[in-house]
Amino acid sequence: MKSHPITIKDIARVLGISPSTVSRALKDHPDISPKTKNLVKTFAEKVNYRPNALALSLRSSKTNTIGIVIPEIVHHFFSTVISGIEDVAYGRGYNAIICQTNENYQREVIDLQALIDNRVDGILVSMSKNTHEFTHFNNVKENGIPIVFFDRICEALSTDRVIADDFEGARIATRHLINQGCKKIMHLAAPQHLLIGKNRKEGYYSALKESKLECEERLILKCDTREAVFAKADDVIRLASEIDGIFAVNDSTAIAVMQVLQRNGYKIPKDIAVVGFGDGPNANIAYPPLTTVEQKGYDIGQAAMRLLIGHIEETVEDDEFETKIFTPELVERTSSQYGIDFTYK
Amino acid sequence: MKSHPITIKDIARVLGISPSTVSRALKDHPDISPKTKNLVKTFAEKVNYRPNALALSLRSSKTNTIGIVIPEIVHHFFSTVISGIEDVAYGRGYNAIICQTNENYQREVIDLQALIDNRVDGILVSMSKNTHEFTHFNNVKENGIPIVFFDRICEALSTDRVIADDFEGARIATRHLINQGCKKIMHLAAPQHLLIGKNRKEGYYSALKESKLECEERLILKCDTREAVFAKADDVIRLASEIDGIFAVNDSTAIAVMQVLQRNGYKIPKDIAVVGFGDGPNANIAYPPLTTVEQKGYDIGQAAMRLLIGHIEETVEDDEFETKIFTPELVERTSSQYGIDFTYK
DNA sequence: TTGAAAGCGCTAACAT
DNA sequence: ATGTTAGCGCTTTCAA
Repeated sequence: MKSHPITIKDIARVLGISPSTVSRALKDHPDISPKTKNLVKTFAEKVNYRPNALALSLRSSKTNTIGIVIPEIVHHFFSTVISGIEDVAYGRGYNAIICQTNENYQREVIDLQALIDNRVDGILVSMSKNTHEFTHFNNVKENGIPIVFFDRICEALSTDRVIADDFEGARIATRHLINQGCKKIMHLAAPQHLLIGKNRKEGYYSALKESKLECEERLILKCDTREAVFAKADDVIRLASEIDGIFAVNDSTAIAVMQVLQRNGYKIPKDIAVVGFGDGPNANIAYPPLTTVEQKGYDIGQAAMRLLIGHIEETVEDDEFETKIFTPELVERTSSQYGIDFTYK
Repeated sequence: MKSHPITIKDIARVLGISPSTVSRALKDHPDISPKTKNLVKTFAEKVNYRPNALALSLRSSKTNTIGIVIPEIVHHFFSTVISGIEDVAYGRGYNAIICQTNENYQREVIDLQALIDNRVDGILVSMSKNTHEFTHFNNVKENGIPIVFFDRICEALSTDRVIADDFEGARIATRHLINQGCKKIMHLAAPQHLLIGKNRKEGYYSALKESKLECEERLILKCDTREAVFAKADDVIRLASEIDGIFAVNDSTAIAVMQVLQRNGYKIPKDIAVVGFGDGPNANIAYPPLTTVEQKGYDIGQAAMRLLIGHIEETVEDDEFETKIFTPELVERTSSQYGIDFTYK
C-alpha cells in the first residue's frame, strides 16, 4: 500500500472546495464557516490526513528541529544530557537530531554541515577531543543558526555555554579525602589540553593548598581510561606505599586503580582511600562502592536546551550570551572511608 | 549576520543566467558548456552555496533520513546498536533521527507519527516494554515507509527483524554453569510477556533438561533490574543455601544478586557461581569479574540498517521479509568458576 | 546550450 | 465565507 500520503489538495478535490479553504478550516481560521470546518475536519480525520512537515518547514523556514552533536552516545553522562535536552525539547515542540562524532574532527565538520543543510533551528554541541579548528562552528553562526555549547565548550567562540564546575567538583572530592585523614593524595589526570583535565587538576591542587599540603608533580599520573590505568599499573604500584588517597579524574579510572591496588595486596579504603568523578552508574557496582562527585547531566541538558530556545525564539538578544555553571555533588560511599576495613561480610 | 542562506536564484541573478542553468551546471549536466559550469561552480564555491535539503526532499520525496525508535539511549546495548546503524547509514548517505520512548507507549506513538510527518525514508524500531497495541506500526507501513524491528521485535507484524538469539544465549550460559559443576541453578527472569524474558527462560530450561536436571518454578525469581533484586533480597537469601548457581537475565541483576549474597556471607563463585547476560561494559568492573554472554549490538545495528536500505532502495521485494539472528558469545570471567575461592589477594 | 514554466505541499496576501 | 495566486528552493520537462 505505497499510495502517497493524502495532501490538502486531495481533500480539496474530493470535497469540491479550494485548498486554501481546507488549510484554513484545519487551523480554525475565523473566516471559515462552522459547517465547512466540520466537513473538512471530519473528513481529514477519516482519511488520516497529516500535514507534510517538509512543506511546512520549507515555507516557514522553521523546522522545529534542533541538532545535537556529541562525542559518544555510549557515555552515560552524554546519554543523561540528551534526556534532559529531549524532555525540554519535546515540551516545546522540538524534535532532536543526534549526531555522534566518535571524537573525530572530520565527522564533526560533516555533521554540523548536514545540520545546517537540513536547516535545523538551533544546535547543541559538545566538542570532540580532537577539535582545534573552529571555522565549522563559525559557519553555523554565519548561517544565522543559534549554537549552545555544553560540557566540552569552545572558548574561542562567544556563545551560550553550560558547564559542570570541574574545578569545584575536584576540589570538593579532594577536600573530602583530606577530611578523611589523607595526607598524600595521588591524582589520575586527563590530558591537560582538555579543559576537563586542566580544571580537575587545578581543583585538586587548590584543595591541597588550602590544607597546606604539598603539591607534587610526581603524584600525578596521566591516565584517563581503564586501559591507561592498567598500562601504568607499575607506576601506580611504585607510588602506592607512600600514598594514602587517590582522586581519579573519572569513575572508570577510579575503579580500575582500585582493582590494580587490590591485586597487589592493598586494601581499599583501609590503606588507600579513593574518590572518582561521576561519569556513570558504575559507582554502585564497584567494590567497594565508589565515592564520587556526580555531574548533573540531566540538568545540564535542560539548561542548554532552554538557552537555545531563548535564542531560537528570540526572547533574548542575538549577541547576548550566558554561561551556566553546575556544581557537582559529592556522593559518599565506602571507597573513601580511609582506615575502614571493608568487606562484604 | 542573519542573512538568509544563498539560493540558486541568488546565484542566477548575480551571474545573469537562469536558475535552471545554475542547477544543471552544479550537477555537471552534459548540456551545459564547460565555461558556464566553471563560472557557476567557482562562484558557488566562493559564496559557500549549499543546497537546501528541505527543498530537495520536498521535491524528490526522499529525505535520506531514517528514524530510530528505542526505549532508552542510556542502555549500553542500545547505544552500541545505534553506532552500528549510524556507521552503515553514514556510509550510504543517510542521516538518523533518534527517538527515545523511555518505555512509554504514548511516546512511541508520538515519535512514530513525528517520523512519518517528517517523511523519513525508513524506520528502525525496538519496541517499548509497555506496547501491546500495534496500529501505530501498521500506520507506518500504510504510509509506505519500510520498517525493521530489532531486539524487541513485534511478532504480530510481518517485517524484517534482527534479533539476538536469546534462547541460545541463555542455553550457553546455563550449560556453562552446569559444566562448572552446578546442579541447582536459580534464574532471575524478565517479564514473560517480553520475548526476551520468555526466550531466556526457555533457554535456561532447555539446558537443564539436556543435562537431566530438574526444572523448578520456585527457582525462578522475577526481577530484571538492580532495584528489583534488592527488593526481593529476602527471597534470594531464603533459596541461597540450597542453590549453587545463578543465571541472571542481565548483567545488572547478576551484579546486584552477587552483592546481596556477599552481604549475607556467601562467597562468589565458591559457594554460588553466577553468569549474567551482556548489556554493558560493567562485567569487568564487577567483583568478582562477571562471566556473561555478550550480545552483538554493533552487528545487530549494522544488519538492521542494511535490511532497511534494501527496502528503501527497493533492491528487495516489498513484501519479502527476512529475520536475522545473532547468537551471543560466552565471555568467561571469574564469577562462574564454581568452587574457586576468589579474592583480590 | 540555455531559458521559461510548472510543480513538490503548504500558506497568506489579495481578490471576490 | 471562499477562491486565486504566488512563492518557499529546487529540478525537469518543454521550448527556443
